[in-house]
Amino acid sequence: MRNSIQVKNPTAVETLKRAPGRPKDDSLAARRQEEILEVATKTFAADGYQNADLQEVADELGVAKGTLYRYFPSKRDLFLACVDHGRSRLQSQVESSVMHAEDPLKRIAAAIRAFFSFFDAHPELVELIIQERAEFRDRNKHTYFFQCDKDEDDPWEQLIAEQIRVRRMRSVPVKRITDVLSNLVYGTIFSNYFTGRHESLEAQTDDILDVVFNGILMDQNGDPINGS
Amino acid sequence: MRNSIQVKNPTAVETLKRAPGRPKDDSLAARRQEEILEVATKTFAADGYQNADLQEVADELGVAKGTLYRYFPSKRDLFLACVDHGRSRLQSQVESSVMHAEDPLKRIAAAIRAFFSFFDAHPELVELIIQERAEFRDRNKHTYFFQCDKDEDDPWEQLIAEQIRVRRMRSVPVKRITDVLSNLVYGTIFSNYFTGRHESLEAQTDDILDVVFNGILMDQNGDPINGS
Amino acid sequence: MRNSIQVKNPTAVETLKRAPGRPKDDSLAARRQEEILEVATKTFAADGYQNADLQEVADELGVAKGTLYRYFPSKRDLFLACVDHGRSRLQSQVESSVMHAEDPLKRIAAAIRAFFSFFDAHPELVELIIQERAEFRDRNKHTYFFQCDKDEDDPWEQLIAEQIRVRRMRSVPVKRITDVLSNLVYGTIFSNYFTGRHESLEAQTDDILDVVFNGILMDQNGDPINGS
Amino acid sequence: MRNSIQVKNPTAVETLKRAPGRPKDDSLAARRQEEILEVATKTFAADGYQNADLQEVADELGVAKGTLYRYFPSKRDLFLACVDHGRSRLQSQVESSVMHAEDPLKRIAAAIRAFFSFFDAHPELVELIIQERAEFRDRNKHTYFFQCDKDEDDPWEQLIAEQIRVRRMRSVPVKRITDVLSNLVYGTIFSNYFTGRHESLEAQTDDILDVVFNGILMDQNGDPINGS
DNA sequence: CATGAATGAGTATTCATTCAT
DNA sequence: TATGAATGAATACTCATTCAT
Repeated sequence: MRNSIQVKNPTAVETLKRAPGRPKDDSLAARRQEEILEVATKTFAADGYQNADLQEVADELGVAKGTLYRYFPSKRDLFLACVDHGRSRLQSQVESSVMHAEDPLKRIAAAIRAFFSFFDAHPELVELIIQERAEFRDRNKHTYFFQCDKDEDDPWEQLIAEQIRVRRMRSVPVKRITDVLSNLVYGTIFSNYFTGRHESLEAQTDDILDVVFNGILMDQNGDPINGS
Repeated sequence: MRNSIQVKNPTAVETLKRAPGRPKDDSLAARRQEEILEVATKTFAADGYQNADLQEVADELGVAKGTLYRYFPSKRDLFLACVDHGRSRLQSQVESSVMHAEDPLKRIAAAIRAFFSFFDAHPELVELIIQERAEFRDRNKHTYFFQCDKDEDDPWEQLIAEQIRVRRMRSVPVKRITDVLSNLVYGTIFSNYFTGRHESLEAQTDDILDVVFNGILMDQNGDPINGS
Repeated sequence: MRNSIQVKNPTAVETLKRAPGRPKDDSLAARRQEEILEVATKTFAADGYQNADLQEVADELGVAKGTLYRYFPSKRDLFLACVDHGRSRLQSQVESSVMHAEDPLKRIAAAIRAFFSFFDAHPELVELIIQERAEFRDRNKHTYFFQCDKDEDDPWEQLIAEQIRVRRMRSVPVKRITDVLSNLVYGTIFSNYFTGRHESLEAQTDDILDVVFNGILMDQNGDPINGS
Repeated sequence: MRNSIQVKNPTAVETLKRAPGRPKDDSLAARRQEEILEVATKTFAADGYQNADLQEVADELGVAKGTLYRYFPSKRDLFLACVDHGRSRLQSQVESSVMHAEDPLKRIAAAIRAFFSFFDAHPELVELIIQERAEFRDRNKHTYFFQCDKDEDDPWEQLIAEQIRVRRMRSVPVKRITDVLSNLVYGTIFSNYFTGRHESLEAQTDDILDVVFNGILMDQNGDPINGS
């Protein structure tokens, strides 16, 4: 724990009454940490968690292996920091993209598009997520999309409930919709990687939305479809 | 080559003029192989590929580690045999379930249901598939569902094309439909496991089909929905 | 020990009053043993003692690995039997070649020639001898040439002593001559193999004899040559 | 590459503006490497290549096994480094001993004596050479004595050719002489070890030279001796 | 702080040998 | 007697982690 470095941005006040002697250059430490995460992410994605050699990371960074341990107390911690780092970048990218859309349906579209766009730009994160699940099964599970941990005030659920109320969406249990959307987005990303395709994910946004919004059956169809 | 086991059951007649020495007991070999796959699958799913120790498998089976190597030349081979074994069982279960349905839409429903049902019964296979991707990225990629390698004569695509022709489905590119279905099914399975939920997958079949068949928007909606 | 097979040729008398039941086919056993030695020699020479796999020997022979253990109680024993087998064949070949020469100097020449000729025909034996020394340093040492264990009645020493007596050879300590001859012959064989040359050894016989018999200095030279 | 140790001794000036962190102690590394070679040579000679356990070497040195791998990337490499190390020490000892002799015949004598003297002092090297041949048959073959790779400018051949020209040596093909000398020296060394004798080799120098220089036959003998 | 030398637990794989059939 | 299935001891090598400098 002694080894973990706190990222602390000195506020204006702190800057004024600085301690005597050479001040801790926290921003340097923060920059280092960021650099390490970046290189480690690449390495973990390329080699997998178990096969990744921290020496490789150190070499690429031009530092000694011991240095890594000053910033992250263990390989495991470094790896998990990489995943979390990627995850939070993803989250903020999605969130910011949603802001620009007013129309609720367009918000959904924007979110999916942003999601795909992020993974197009950062395919390593898919690898990290797979590796995370493969090695650390028991880590507290994350949902990445259309699902928040606290069920009640999930903004996506609220958005969809509202659309149903205004009769823009069919009266379907809200959870069913968020689940399908979330699973479909995930499935698309993983399928894309599992099958080795490297097409743009973003390009598939419209296709997905077309199906989910409109269904695949003709409108007049009133038969009960499902049921074995 | 020395490790490959020949399957040859001596008939009664052959038994009469047997060769000198202990005869090969091929059924024993086949049984052993099956037993090993079963236990190894459990172990790999529980510990992950890298952490799994073949000694554990041997101990559980009550045999020596060397014995495993008589049947599978390496840890890697044993693992991949486990995955392939699971995969083929999945495939045959899905295929047989589809046979019982006449109506095309019900065939789709049956397939999805069988798929989910299999993973409900054999959650280890999800683990193995993840492990396979995590450790052996470069293995020839498998599609498990709604996608065959040869595009032309894919029966699922034919089935859907036919439904469009008879105006039971909207005129949407066939590939778009199979992709969405496939990705949705996958995503559901993985999400279920990634998030640690252990609800029945099979129970979600109807929900998924409701959304995919009917869409989530009200019918009268003619607005262009998507587009950033 | 129970496993070692005695080679026993039934004499005429034994043949007459044979035991009841199927007689032991000792010649079969002897033949097997010979076959095994032959194949094992090749394998040991090709792979080295440690790397040689008895399975390889068994496969080549078309028998099971366990069968080898009926003829030789261990890998070590099998190997040493191979060396001894080769050694005795060498010895008898040399001995028989010497018989044909009358003149003492020609006997020496014949022996060397036979020695070289044998190793030309059976280079594996060089390998075995090296392997024997490498793995079983402590085995009772063998001399192969121009040196018998019992110093007194060594026929080669007697032959040379006689040549000195009749003033055909210079008056040099007999041991010096046998040592030089023996070491030279050995050195030639090993050098040939250590340097990877595969020229005929036999062809070098005359060159060697020329030097040893006549020396390399001009006759008139009376200077003391050696001494540091 | 990570394991290779750079030999760089910081000069006094460089020491003043030293880089941050623990400086590389190159002389330590060189010393370690030398120590390892020394102990490993003893171990390999005592146990043979295959039976030698690097743990034994590490224990003797009081270091961990992993440390050995910092200096030599594999058991094989360590072994071959031992052989090469011994070989080069031999070579330089022979070369320096030759320098002190003026007379060509005395140069030959000095070389042989130095050769023998070295192996008297370092019998392990004989073992290593045998082990090298037994385990790494295909390594580029070395000649140790009286034979250089490039035939033309071999100084020994030149020396002998000169002696023939000045009629100090008989007119015999030069190669015949170098071969006989080389093989005799080798054979003496190996015989000595193969037969388990541990007499001084050096003491045999004069005997050998007497035979090779003067031959064993009486001078007046003009008969053709050899021929089958 | 940074370094890099040292550590040593951990593990897949081989193959001589045994023995029930 | 021959077989071949089973055994399990033996071992080189890796790399996360520590810590003296």
